[in-house]
Amino acid sequence: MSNPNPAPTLRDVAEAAGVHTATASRALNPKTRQQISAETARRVMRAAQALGYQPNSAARSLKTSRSSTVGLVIPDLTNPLFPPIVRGVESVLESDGYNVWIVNTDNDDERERAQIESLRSRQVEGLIVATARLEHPLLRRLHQQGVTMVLINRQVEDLSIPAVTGDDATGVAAAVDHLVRLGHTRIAHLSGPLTTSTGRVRAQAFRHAVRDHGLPDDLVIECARWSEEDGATAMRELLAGEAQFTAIMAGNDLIALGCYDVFAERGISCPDDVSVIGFNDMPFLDKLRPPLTTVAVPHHELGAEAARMLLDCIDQPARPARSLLLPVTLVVRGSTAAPRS
Amino acid sequence: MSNPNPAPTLRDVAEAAGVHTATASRALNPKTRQQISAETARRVMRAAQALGYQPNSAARSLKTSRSSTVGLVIPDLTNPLFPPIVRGVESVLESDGYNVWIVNTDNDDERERAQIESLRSRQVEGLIVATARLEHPLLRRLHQQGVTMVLINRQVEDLSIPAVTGDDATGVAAAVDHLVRLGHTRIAHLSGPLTTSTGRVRAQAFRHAVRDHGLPDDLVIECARWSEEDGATAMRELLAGEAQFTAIMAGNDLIALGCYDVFAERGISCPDDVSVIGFNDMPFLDKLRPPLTTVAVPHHELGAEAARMLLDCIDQPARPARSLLLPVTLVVRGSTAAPRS
DNA sequence: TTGTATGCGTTATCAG
DNA sequence: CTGATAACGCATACAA
Repeated sequence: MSNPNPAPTLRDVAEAAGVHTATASRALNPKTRQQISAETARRVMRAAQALGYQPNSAARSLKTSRSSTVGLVIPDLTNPLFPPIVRGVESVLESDGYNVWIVNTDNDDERERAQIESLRSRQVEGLIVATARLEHPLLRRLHQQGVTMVLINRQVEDLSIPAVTGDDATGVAAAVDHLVRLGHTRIAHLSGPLTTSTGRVRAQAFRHAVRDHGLPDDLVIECARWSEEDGATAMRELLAGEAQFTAIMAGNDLIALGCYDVFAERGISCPDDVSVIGFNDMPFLDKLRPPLTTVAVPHHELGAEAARMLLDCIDQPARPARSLLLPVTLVVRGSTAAPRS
Repeated sequence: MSNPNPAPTLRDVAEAAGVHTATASRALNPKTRQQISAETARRVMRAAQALGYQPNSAARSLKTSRSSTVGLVIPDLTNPLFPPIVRGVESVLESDGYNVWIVNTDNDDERERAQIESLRSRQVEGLIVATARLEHPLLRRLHQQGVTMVLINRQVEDLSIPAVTGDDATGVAAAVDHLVRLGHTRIAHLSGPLTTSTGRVRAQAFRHAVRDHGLPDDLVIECARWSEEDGATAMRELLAGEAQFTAIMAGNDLIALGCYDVFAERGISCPDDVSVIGFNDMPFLDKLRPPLTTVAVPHHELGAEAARMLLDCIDQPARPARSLLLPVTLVVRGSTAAPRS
């Protein structure tokens, strides 16, 4: 901020209270306040109040080599899936005295590197990372360097880094069951990028689920990104192919919305001609035309659990990595129905 | 982060390169690099690279009393209106060497106070604030204390603080014109909270616009918050009243969605029975049933302009406050049609 | 209970 | 061009 009146320092407070800086420091810190007389403490605190004193956290963090800050690395804040995660993380960490620094990588490797570097230079005490890919040299390197870190929503290949995710496999199985029960026998999957754990796990779960029902598992198309646009592209590709199908399991809600776009474009009616299921249950899906059947992931909970796990990791650095899987639930709406024929 | 191998300091780099810390510092800082020989600079930079040196920004900021950080204060990140603003802000500030610290106030005064306090203790060089209310003692006090600050989306009462907002009045006028041209003569307004400038400006613009068309301006109900739930409450209240109406100008898209909820509840058909217009053009409105007619606000631009304005304010602290109004555009979709009768 | 002294890692100001 | 030195604001070990 600017400085017509430069910010008061601890020294100003101490002078105003007629004590030494060390005493003032102790008076202002709840953990050391007991060491000094109640009377002095009161005087110091009053002086601090009067001057509008704000401790300089750079100085504090330099001295204590603690920042009371953790970094939260998000691929794209405009994807409605992430804000609830942010809130969940904040709800736990802030009540524990931490501040959360959110950075947006825009799904760009170089930005991610720069942002994480910036967080590290600010001595964050840990990282919650939502940008993991199965192969992720940067995260692997940081982890080896001993950076305290918890993954959220997505994992790396070998589960060597602690992570909190939704139980995608069960969610996909429930979705496929629902379609099969409606009578569908030709189900396609428009998967997310198979470079991400969510993409791969959901695609594998899809194959297993349809096979378990004795159905063909070859109708899988991979989207390059988790976006409406790429969902539409995949949908067009599916339509261009020979294969018949009456239902689509989309890798996530955005991909499902891409399907909606193509339906509108081609005059396909959902759910009359084709049923669709999304994944995540992002906001406002109940108001779509038709309302989208999807798998609800408890994103706020995911964030809160990741934050708790990070706190544990900070407290016990030697703690072995674990993966926490949170239950998901199928939400049936209007985009699924029995096949026409 | 944890420290199996404590982070290398400038001193480590200097030793590895066989120079003094001061020299190493100059070599690593692009602005002072010219002061030293190319050969030495190269040696230092190589050493830094090899050690994985990250400057400790707490130490730097303590010494320089600059943080290269600005704070961004958001009322609620899960409102889809804000992520694009965040991106716009980041796009400008990050290319200018600043980092952006986003905080969420949850529309809670106490949280806002605590969050801003925390930002200040981190010596942020300026604030971009999206939580303004017309009466806002906290912001007013900060401004008087000389805190560099730009408001976004909303203003305070007397425009004494620089601000970037959408041209709400023109947007509302265009929306009302559209309804009148369709033949509506009884138009209601479900306004946002009149404690916010957006709520009040839109409500005033609504009254002016309908009066300009010779229509009654008394059908205005205020929502307590900018939410779907409060929109629904206001809609029920409107229906419970005596007044006839065939169209609704909602204070924003969320309030309009609340109307949709009540329509579903009461079997009212939109746009056959009632037309609705929202405000903001948040994502996915085109996929609602029916697609929502709304006023598009260029949120990314708003963020970018606010960031530019903040940079100007940081450079020239004496600069008088100005308000920048960005143009908005009516987006006609399926929620508006000619009245039935 | 309070005061004194020191150093966190960096950069700015001097000398050389 | 480079090195020595001091200081940013705070917290803490130690002394009183």
